[in-house]
Order: sequence, then C-alpha cells, then structure tokens
Amino acid sequence: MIPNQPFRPAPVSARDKLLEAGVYLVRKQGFSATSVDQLCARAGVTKGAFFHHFESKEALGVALAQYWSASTGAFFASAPFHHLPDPLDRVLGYIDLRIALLAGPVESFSCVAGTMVQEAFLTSDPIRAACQASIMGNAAALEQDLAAALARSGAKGVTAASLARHVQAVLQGTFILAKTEGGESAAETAREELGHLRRYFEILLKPLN
Amino acid sequence: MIPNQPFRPAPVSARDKLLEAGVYLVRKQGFSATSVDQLCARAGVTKGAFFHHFESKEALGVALAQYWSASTGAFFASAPFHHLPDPLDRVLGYIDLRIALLAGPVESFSCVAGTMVQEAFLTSDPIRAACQASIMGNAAALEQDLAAALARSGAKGVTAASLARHVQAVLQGTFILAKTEGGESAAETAREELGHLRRYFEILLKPLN
DNA sequence: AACAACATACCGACCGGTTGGTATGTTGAC
DNA sequence: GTCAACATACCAACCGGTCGGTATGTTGTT
Repeated sequence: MIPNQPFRPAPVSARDKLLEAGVYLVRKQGFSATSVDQLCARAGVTKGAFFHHFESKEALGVALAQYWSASTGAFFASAPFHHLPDPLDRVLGYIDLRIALLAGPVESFSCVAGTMVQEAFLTSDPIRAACQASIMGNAAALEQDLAAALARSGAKGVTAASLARHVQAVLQGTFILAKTEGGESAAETAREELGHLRRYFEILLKPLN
Repeated sequence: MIPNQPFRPAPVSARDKLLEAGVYLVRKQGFSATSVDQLCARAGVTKGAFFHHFESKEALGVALAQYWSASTGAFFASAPFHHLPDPLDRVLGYIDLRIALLAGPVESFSCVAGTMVQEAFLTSDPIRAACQASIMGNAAALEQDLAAALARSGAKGVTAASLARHVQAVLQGTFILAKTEGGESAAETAREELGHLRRYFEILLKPLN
C-alpha cells in the first residue's frame, strides 16, 4: 500500500529515520528477519538511539504500523477522487488509484502492516492489533462511499463493511501473488488482478435506474 | 489452505516429521522466526537428523513448499465437486469447499506457501519459486473448469488464467485479514469474505441462456 | 543574570543466549 | 563391511537488550 518517498517527508529525527528504515527493511525482508542492528545501520543511528526511542523491537513494530497507517491514511484522504459527485465513482476512483500505485518492484508498493501481521499475529498481540487498526482504518475510510453506492444499487445481502473488507483482502492477496511472481513484471499482473475487484464493484453496485 | 492432520498421514520418517513440524511452526510464527532447533524439538529429532535430510534451513523451506503443494493438491483433486456436470458448479463447489475449510484458529487454515513467500520473496529465490509453484499449481487446477464456464457465459475481457489467479489472491488476502482479527471469530469473518468471491463468479459466469 | 537541577537525545562497548551450521561418532539393516 | 539414518558435541557469528557515560537543552529559583 502506497509508494515510497515522495509522499512522506524526509525523516529528520532519529525516531523518524528508524521508522523509515523499518518501512524499507520490513517490506524487503519481513519483521523477524530484520535485526535492530540493520535498522540502526540503515537509519544511520546507533543502538543507543534505538532503545532510547523504542523500549523493544516489538515496540518499534507497533510504532511502525501506526506510522504506516498515518502516512497512507493522509495520502488517501488527500486524493482527488473524493470530490467526485457519485459515490460509486468515488469507490472506483479509489480502486483506480490503487491500480495506478502498482508500479516498480514489489517492495515499493506492498503493505507494511500486511507483511508484519503475517509473522506476528500469534507471537505479538500489540503488533497484531496495530496492524489490524492500520488495515481496518483504510477500510473504514471507504465505508461511507460504499454505503451510499449500495443504497443506490439493487444489491442485496451485502453490507458496506463487508465490501470494505473485501477491498482490503483483495489488495493484500494481490501483494502476495506479486511476491510469488517477483521482479518488475509483478506490478502489471497485480494491476490486472485488481481489475477483477473493479469489475465486481461495477456490476454489483450499478445504480438501479 | 487446507486443514491440519486428518488429511495428511501421520509422519513416520524424520524427514516427514520435520516437514510436518514446519507446517505447524511456519503457520504460527513464519519462516524466519522458526529456528532449526524449534523444528527439531517439535519433530522429536536431533539437529544431526535435520542436516542429514536438508542441507540448509533454506532447503527445508523449499521442501516444505513442495510438501505443502503435494498435500493440498492431492486433497483438492480428490474432492467430490469434480463430479458435478456443470463447470460453473465445479468452480462454485471449489469455493464452497474453501469456505467450509475455514474453521478453528487461523493457523489451522492459513497457507504455508503464502506465509513463506511473504518473508522470502527477495532473500531466497528458491523459496520464492517453490511457493509460486505451490500457489499457481492450485490455480492451474481450476483453470479448465473456469475456461469452460467462461465459454458458456457472456463475460468479456477476462481470461480463465486471470480468474484462477483471482481466486488465489482473494484466498491469500482473506488469510491476512483473518490474522489481523485473530481468535476463533476470524474464521467466520473469513467465510463471509469468501462469499464475495462466490458472488462475483456467480454473476460474471452466469450462463447466457 | 547566574546557576543548580533536571530532561532529552544520543553514543558504543558489552552481555548472555540463540542462531545456522559442522565434525565426529553410533547403530542397525542388508 | 558398507552405507543410510540418525545422535552428540561443539563453534563462530549474530541476536535483542543493557549500561555507564556525554552533550545539549530547559526550567525554576534567587
């Protein structure tokens, strides 16, 4: 979810540099395989600085999920599709933006929270909860538009909340399939994949009249 | 993907015991966080046995993906939905089976290959490739039925291969969302989530006449 | 304006334990 | 006697985390 640098300010404090290093390294290697020393080296700070700002590696994981959530949340909140008059257009606008973001190597568009929760859901409840908040926060931002689009459509037996979850599930699954493929071609396959999500919503939420 | 014991024979050789321990531990903790010592302890064998059968931890990862692929492949190949006359019913039968398998704690229905590739896609190409083979093998098994159902429908602009990929993406994404939720309730939410996949296929692949 | 008291940010050597991996047996089937 | 299938003992590198210390504010008192 969400590309790299241009959307986040250059980190200045040691804390921000460590979180930015966390985004980079967790995307590439996952959380467990990323050591505190690696984070410090990448951030250009010492171990003393690390444990001054975070009481443990786990605490950095939690902060990283929150940092990620705040960055992506702000980015999507400021996207122009919100100004479209039709709620369905706004939903499709979100999906189109997600499709447009799928470019470059996998580690530049994958989701930090989705990667972390995979490894930590049983071993660290704080990290699990922080990742849940991150992903479900993204879903919640879509829910109002989905509810409005749903009301105008003839669809039965589906809730806006469930549809919002579905968007996130397809995104996360797309990232995993992109990881199995690897390389630059993964982005194109991933874009095609999200086309199915778009099509489902087009058909399901088509206005009645 | 695929539940625990009842579908796999009880392991006898040290190699199989280690692979079975791998399924268990990787699902719970991921690949990096699982140590060789833990695998040996769980399997009830010594380190000597481990490195007798696998030349490295990475080699076990590759073998684990293959073992997983073989187990799940055999299970789905023997499922009764294959005998349904209508190809769309076979596709929906597969999805219904996947829905039925979503029960118990997350680590009892999540996918070993999907978990491993997340951590290893950049750091170990052999593991990445083995996980790709596992997941795409599952997709390939669906492709014929999807092609047949597609031919009877009026759907345009979609390929059977792309739809098969979509099934796997939604499954993998569903597992990740279940991990964020945690606990026993995750299975129910996951079943509801797969309902969207079913609905998409019902609508999209509805026969013309 | 001067100064003590305290807070914040950071450094890097060091610790005990764990890591993946190796070298060298032992044992039992053919 | 040979060889696969293990077991035991061990190693160097690395792990997350601690600790004593320093430099640079900030703040309240007089």
